[in-house]
This record gives sequence, structure tokens and C-alpha cells, in this order.
Amino acid sequence: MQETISIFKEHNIRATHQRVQLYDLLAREEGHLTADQIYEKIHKKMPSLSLATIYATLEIFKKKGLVNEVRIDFSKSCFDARREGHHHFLCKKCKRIFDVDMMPCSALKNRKADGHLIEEFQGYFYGICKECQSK
Amino acid sequence: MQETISIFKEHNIRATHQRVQLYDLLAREEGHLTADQIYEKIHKKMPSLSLATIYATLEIFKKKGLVNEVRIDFSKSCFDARREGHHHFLCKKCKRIFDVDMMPCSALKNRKADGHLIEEFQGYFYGICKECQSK
DNA sequence: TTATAAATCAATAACTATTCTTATTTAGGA
DNA sequence: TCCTAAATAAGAATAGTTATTGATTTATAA
Repeated sequence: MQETISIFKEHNIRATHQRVQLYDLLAREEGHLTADQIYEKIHKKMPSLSLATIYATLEIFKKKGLVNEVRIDFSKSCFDARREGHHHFLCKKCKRIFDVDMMPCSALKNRKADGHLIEEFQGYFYGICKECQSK
Repeated sequence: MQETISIFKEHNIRATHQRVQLYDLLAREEGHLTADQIYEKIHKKMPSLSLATIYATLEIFKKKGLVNEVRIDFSKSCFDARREGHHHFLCKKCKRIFDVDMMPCSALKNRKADGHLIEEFQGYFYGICKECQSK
């Protein structure tokens, strides 16, 4: 996608097919996917894609600030396109992850806690999702 | 320690030496230790202790709500004794973890976010710690 | 105290997400 | 189009964690 390529230019990222696919998936289709889920999805269009490339690419995106690693499920990371002030909710029953846009803690950024300078904040919520409550 | 044993009784946990050592370490000496660090510390007093037992014990403590798993450093978990409304700060430079007692988000518990019932909340802060700032 | 079943233990094998290595391919400028 | 550094694919290696197993220990009751 053209918009993605210009974002890459801005951030000095070489626009390979793999990278464009990956970024488009996270930024325009779905958030919080694991490396494995990303692999499954892109593999269909691009059968030669390797998992190692996905990890390497995600690492680059993270460094450039395009993507966030989310570790709400301790066994594996998932990733989504960076978006200020959004956090995550993990349902204990169905294990699905939801975005939480309610953001009471955004004021924390660049403030100090016990003298420590806060640059980033991630809020992880655990509980029972809407759907699972009504069962 | 006697107090630990009575806590175990309350929670129906058999009070073995290994478990008492482990809980005392987390609750009375230090927080946020990795399984490996726990192993190193207890190994001195109790050379037969195995890492598998540490993981198994931590799992029991977690289920009973005595201990929290903290995954602020993505490569490995660390653990501390549960204490309401405290969160964690990871220094990007020295990689140390600090407790953050400032708690603006405690009101979230048992409320809903987009209809999802919040049972637990963990706040992860990333930045530069007090010491590293003054270098 | 002793018997017995259940719980716990240590040791190690197995598992899984992630990272590393290397030969090959590709993007983007000259 | 050609050149070169950078990126990729494939699979091996690593590391944290979990599962298995068989032996030991413990709680409880007789």
C-alpha cells in the first residue's frame, strides 16, 4: 500500500514486500497478533515468508516506534501498530485480547514516579470479557 | 517463619521447608526475582532444591493469590509477593525493576471497560531510573 | 508409634517462543 | 542495467518454562 511505503520512507525503512504486508496487516487489518498468527496470515499470500523474518521485521518496527510489543499473555508476545493511550484486556476465560481505549493513565507520560522518569506506560487488564459474562 | 506457616494454613498449602523459604524470600526479603535468581539464593541454604520445584511452587502461590508474576522484562518472568496497588518500573539503561507505589488506577478494579469486567490490573512503566538520570 | 495413601520432591527430558547463522536474493541508487 | 549493502529463507541453536517419572516425605488415623 502506498501510504505504508511513505511511512517507511519517513522512518528510513527499506520497503520490501514482506515488510509492507506485515505492517499493513497490523496497522490496517488487525491488532495484537502473535508472530505465529502473523505467519499464518501472510503465508497464504507469500508462501516463502519465514518466521525469522517476521521477528526481525517486528524488531525493526519496534525500534522505529511503529509497532508495540504486548505481553499480556505471559507465554507469548503479540504485536500491534502503535497508537497512543490504548491498553489491553485479556479475558481469563476465552483468552482473547481486547483493546482498552479508556485511558485514565495517559497523564503519566514524562512524569516521575519516585524519581524515575516515565517514558512509556502499558496497562494490562485481566478479567472476564463482555461475551463470557453473559454465559 | 511462623507467620508464613499460618498464611499457608489459611490457604490450604502444605508447609514444606522449600515453600517456606521461597515465600519468605519473596515476601520478607526481596520482590521481583526471577526463578533463576530465587534458585541462586535458596540454593545456598538448601542445595538440593531444584528449579522445577521453584516453578511448581510459584505456580501454586500464584493460584492461591499469594504471589504475582510480573512480565515487565519480556525475556523472562519475575515474581513478587502480592500487594494491592503496586506496579513496576523497568529502567531501560540499568535494566533494574522498581516498585511503583503511586497508584492512580486502583479505582479500576471491579469496574468495566467497554463492558469487560476488570478483575486485575497491572501497570508497567518504562523509562530511566533516578540513578541513571544523574549520570 | 506405625501404616497407608497422598502429596511433594529432584532430576531430567520435552516443549516452545525466540534468536542466531549462513548462503542466497533483493531494493534502490549509480 | 549493474552494483552493493541490506534483507530474506531455512533451519539450527538457545533459553525459559513445563511435564514426566520414580523415589521420598508427610499428614492423618489406627
